[in-house]
Amino acid sequence: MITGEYRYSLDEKGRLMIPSKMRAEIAGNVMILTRGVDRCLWIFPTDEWKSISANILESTSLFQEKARLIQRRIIAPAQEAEIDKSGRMSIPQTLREYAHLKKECIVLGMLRYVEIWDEETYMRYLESTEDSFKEAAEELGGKINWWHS
Amino acid sequence: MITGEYRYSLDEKGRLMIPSKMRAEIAGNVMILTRGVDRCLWIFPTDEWKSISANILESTSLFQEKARLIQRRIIAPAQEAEIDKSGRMSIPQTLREYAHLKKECIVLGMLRYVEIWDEETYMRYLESTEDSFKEAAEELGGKINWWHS
DNA sequence: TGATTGGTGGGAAATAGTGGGAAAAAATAG
DNA sequence: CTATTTTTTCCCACTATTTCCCACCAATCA
Repeated sequence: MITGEYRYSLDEKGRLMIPSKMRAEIAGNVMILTRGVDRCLWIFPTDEWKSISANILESTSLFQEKARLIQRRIIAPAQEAEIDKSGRMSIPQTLREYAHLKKECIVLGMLRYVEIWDEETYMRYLESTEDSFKEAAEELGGKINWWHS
Repeated sequence: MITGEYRYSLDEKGRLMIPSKMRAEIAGNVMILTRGVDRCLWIFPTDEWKSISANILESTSLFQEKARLIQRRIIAPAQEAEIDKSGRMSIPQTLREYAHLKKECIVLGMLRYVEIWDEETYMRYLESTEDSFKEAAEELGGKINWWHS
């Protein structure tokens, strides 16, 4: 289970640190990097990626508009990325541009995968979703049993 | 049952004391630290956390807006934090920043989990919610039987 | 008052993270 | 096709941060 929120800066060579606590959770040093849903990048451990991409393929058809949307945005841009000996990953330019990565980045552990955000973009995201978050939390609070009885 | 309101100061290394009475209630010396909903941090015993995060993960999906809101704010920032031999926990920087922790902090026992507040922030919170607290109390008063007969 | 528990500070070792040089690979020009 | 430049990769050295540990103070209790 990968979690944690970290801030690192992209160096001049386009490399980004992956926090050691996350590295420790990942088998091997190769991961799959792709576009995420909200102007962020997603990084999956390879086995996680296999099951997710298979899942997406199964549940959608080539002849559906929506399926192609997802495939083109999530599946197609995916590429392998290696973590170097000092724990950094280099982020390909097209993906860097997509997520507007400049210097300061946020690395977010989402349990089964990792998200990379441009810091400013992330802050704006948090602000602009404050209200809907509170609603969602309130709603969720009613649905799940927070305290396993 | 963890309760109590304590004031401790963060030292220069970012460590915060966990009151011994709370420590006594906790199995092991590892806990989960994450963002809370109102500019405070939440600390859960690991088993509490497992059930909460599993619950959230189950009832939500990667491709749902609301799920991502909750995951990014509550699940993602979570990190394991160990209590050292003298009963302190070091608070990761991003979480310290989120809760505006400077020096003086308030540690609140909330029965099944613990909250950490910046003292000033907490005082302001109490003042600014005075009215809605009274309303809530009134409302609750109608619902429950305080003195179980 | 001496012993035990709760809390504070800080040194030193270990680990994590940063920058950048140099080799290798890839791209571009002649 | 070769020479030159640019980009990428690999690796090492340095710095910062975290962790571990111990010594000390303060309060409580016998």
